[in-house]
Amino acid sequence: MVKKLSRKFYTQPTLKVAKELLGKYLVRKLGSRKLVGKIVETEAYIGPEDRASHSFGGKVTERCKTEYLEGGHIYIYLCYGMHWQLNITTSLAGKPECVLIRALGHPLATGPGKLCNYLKLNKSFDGEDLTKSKRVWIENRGKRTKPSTGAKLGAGLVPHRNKVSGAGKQQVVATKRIGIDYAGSWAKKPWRFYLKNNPFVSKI
DNA sequence: GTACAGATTGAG
DNA sequence: TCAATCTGTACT
Repeated sequence: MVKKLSRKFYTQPTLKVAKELLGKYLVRKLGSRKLVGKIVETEAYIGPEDRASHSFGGKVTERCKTEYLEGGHIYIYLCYGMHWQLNITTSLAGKPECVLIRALGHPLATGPGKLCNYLKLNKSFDGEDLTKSKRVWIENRGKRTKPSTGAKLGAGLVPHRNKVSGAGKQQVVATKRIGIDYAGSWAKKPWRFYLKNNPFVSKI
């Protein structure tokens, strides 16, 4: 069953969305072609309190202002002057929370920068509404990972130890985020999620 | 205005 | 291990 994800999905708590996006399909329409890739790796960035987030402390800059949009919008920005990073906003309007899409199940989309290059995503998609857009959206193709009933998210997880949850075919692993060692204790939060044993997940 | 670091990547 | 090179922040 193919079903486009609705506003209701995106406005759920960020950690939940980050986890449930795994196994969903990102669809990008390029002219008459349609590129589709399964999401296999994500990271959550939670608002004013997350030191690794651009909106840490409630800052609103020209770059990160779209992060404050209601769940279901695209927040895309340039990193290191050359790589675009695709984020999906979550939660309610005014709350700077989002999920970074780090990898798709495609050899040319195995990293946040490569993914955007492959799907031809750039600044023109900043603020795009995934529930209304005709050129990019996310689908549930009936093979979704089973919602976790075991490990609790957030504060309940112990840093430095990977937790595997989800009894479905595809297991979800939670571990610490990548490339944000400067963020102190926030760098250790197990807010990176990926599908266990998936070959397209970055190996770190 | 200048200096520097960053949610990265591919080449050497 | 490094450089590519845009954006935001902390200085002068």
